[in-house]
Amino acid sequence: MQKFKEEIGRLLAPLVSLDPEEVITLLEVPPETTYGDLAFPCFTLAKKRKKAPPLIAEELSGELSGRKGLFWEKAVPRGPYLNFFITPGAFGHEVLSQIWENGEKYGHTDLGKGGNVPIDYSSPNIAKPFGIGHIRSTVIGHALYLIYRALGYNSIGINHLGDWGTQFGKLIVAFKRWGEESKLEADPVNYLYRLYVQFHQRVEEDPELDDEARSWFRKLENGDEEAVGYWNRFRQLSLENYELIYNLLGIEFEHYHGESHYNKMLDRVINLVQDKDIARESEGALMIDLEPHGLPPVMLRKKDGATLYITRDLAAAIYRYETFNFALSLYVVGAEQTLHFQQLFKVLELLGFDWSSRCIHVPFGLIRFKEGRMSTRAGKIILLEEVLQRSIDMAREIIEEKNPDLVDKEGAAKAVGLGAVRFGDLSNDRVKNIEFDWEKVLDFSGETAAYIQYAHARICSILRKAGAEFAEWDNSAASILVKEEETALIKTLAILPDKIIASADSLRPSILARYLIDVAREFNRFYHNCPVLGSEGELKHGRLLLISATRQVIANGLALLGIAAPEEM
RNA sequence: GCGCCCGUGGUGAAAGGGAUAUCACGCAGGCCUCCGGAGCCUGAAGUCGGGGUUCGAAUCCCUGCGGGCGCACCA
Repeated sequence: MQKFKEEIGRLLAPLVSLDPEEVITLLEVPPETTYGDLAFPCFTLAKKRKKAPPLIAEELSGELSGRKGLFWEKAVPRGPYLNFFITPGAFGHEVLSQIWENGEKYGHTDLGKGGNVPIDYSSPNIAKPFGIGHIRSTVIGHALYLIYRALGYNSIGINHLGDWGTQFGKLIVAFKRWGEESKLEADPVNYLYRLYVQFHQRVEEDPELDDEARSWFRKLENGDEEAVGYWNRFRQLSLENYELIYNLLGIEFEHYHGESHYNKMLDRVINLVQDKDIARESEGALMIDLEPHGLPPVMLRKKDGATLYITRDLAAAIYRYETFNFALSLYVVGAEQTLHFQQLFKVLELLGFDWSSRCIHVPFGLIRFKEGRMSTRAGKIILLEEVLQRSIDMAREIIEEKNPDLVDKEGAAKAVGLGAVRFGDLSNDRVKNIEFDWEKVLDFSGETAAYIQYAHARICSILRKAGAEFAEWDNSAASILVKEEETALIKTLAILPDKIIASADSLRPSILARYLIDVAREFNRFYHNCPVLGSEGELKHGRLLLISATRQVIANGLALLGIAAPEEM
């Protein structure tokens, strides 16, 4: 597609007195393929030439009449646009050979030039179960991690564990009062969770529990041996539980730097703030007034001397800059924390760090129940493990029914089940809230990962039947695909690189996810209208090359979303 | 009270100032002696109300309504 654009850029530039690059950025894809394949809009020329855009389009096509290029065969004006039509054979050859040569790397580029991109994602709160609410950060963050990798950046996954804070005071109080050693041993995370919920129930009648919890947290910050002992134990038990989920999802982090990791740096942050003279004491607490910047004040230190979330986040941001000298620093965290990040980045700016503009909060909406929001404290929560397990079970059932002879049923069930959960979350990026609905999670038809995976499996099946005889490149076979369904599919395959870049630029994996739906849809159209194994000679070979390229694009795209592409399902 | 986000067919979503608003679920019909029917084809149905900016608005601005989130000792 890029070569096609470049050709038109060179062609049009002298006619419209613009640089070829300028022409290329103006080019659009028409809404209907029948209009053409690339459109040059004439609006911007209207003022310069003092003519109506449709007239300009008309004139340009007149100047081009009778000419054609390597990749385009005609230019037709339609309203204010000049539409170019590609030459199917030459274009097909170009696209298929690109995919053939680049294989797994098709779509990847080196735009990032190795720049570091720390990505703060997943980041569950220790001692709380891994709820469905965390899946969005985990899945979106991991996809961005993979996508930035594909663009030549050095993504660095950071699991910013919530392993510090008042909740540990609460847990210690709860465990000391009502805890039982044997139950903790048996099922640590769920038991800690029950204690946490219990604490919040009891605190209704006994508000003093809160004070007690705060005091235990202060002890923890002061290195009290008993408090640290509990903390270590709870943290370790929780981590072991998370590992199971990350293994299942195939996610690895470069760093497990939780909030506690920055404890040593908090004094330095406080000093920095005081040196810059942007903080003041208020009612015994240390505050920064952000009123002049239209934001509420932030508190760095409570009157009892304990620090807060934002203090540790400041330390973390500085640490990440000093360690990675990042090109970009991403925080994949829920939209409800938008204000927090505005404050965080503003304080960094006030501290004189010009890199604060390279820190970006990537927000996403809440997952809610029909009845209202989820709440860890109230015990209203769905466990991610349960969602994943049920999805895999459902996939297994369907496979049992549709493909009982499949050898690796378990592998396919995992691919499909996990893919469904991930894709459900990725395909509708939106900052909107999501209503949790079992039926939707467990639905494998329509715009789902299974739809894409199914297309992939079908292609693999055809390629297996075709055998080795067609597994070779052939220039003329790659150039003879001119049917409408073939050309449409080729054009779709051509834009994978653009979609990966757009996903990264806009921080929206959904762009890539939706694109893969398009690829699968175009493939299905082709499949139902163009027999592959039923064709003869060069046409058969050409179609095999086409489906092989399609398979590659689907596999590459799904890989960047963290979704498996099984050969059979 | 103040601030931020979101309102698109019955339902869930796409469209990042451009052409006739795209897709899925569901609904009504059709397609397997044929490469895997988790599929394909056809159909009905939609931009919350009111102002503006623009040659052009689902998109930008104002306003009303509806929903969500946040706002000093949680994270």
